[in-house]
Amino acid sequence: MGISKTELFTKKQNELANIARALGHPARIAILQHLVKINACICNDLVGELGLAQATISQHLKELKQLGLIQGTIEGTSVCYCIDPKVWEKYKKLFSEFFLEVKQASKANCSPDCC
Amino acid sequence: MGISKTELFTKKQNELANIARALGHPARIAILQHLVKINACICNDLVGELGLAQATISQHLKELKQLGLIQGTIEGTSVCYCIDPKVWEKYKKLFSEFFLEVKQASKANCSPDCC
DNA sequence: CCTATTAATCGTAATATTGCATTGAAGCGA
DNA sequence: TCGCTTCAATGCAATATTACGATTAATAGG
Repeated sequence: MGISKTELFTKKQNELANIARALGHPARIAILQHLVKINACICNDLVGELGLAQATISQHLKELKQLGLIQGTIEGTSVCYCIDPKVWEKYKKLFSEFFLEVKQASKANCSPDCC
Repeated sequence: MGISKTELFTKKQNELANIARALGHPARIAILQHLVKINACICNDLVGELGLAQATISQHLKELKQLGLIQGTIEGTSVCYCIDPKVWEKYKKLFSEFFLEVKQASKANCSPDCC
């Protein structure tokens, strides 16, 4: 029904999914990459850079801000957006852990010619 | 308009976003974790495990399969799903690279008290 | 052949997301 | 003060996602 049954899953699973969902849009990936490159940036920069409308980019920025990944500090008429390194590091670790869970676990309980 | 303007972004940005979007649902995180734990699994296991309907889980599995993250081989009346370690490793690397882009870049071109 | 089991698919409803035009608010310069 | 710039907030339309019941297809076992 378009609504995720978050109550079925652990807090960590939901957290991971939330981060992944936030990264799950090329515009937000591009915004983060641009922020990293410049290490400081105002919204209007991005409008020229990405080719999306200002309102759209503002919305993407809002989502990233809600996640805590970026901070926005008011700077006169403009807003300076930066990546929050602490949160970035935390999420990086979360994903690393998730991806590391795999290793090369043994063949396990399925048939020999499976996979 | 509910449709992403993928043509504005690089192939790599879209690829990253696609992977992230696929991981952007707690059920799919849970499915992957369960697959890792068991290292092989059939859909019906997951129905009991997750508390979602069979149709819903089948749909989530389909998305993960489209991404290449998991393989499904027919096994009599059931299907055996496994993680594809090669693809998993590839995506792990992609994300690591993305997260590593940050480092501790210098303060850059914004005001001294920004961020 | 009949039936049970298993998973994929279809159809549908509810809700979320994306993108934008427009409006609103706040600071800056003339 | 009057615009002008910059970004946020709102509201809309188009589309995507999530979830599930019902159906279908395939296979195993009798």
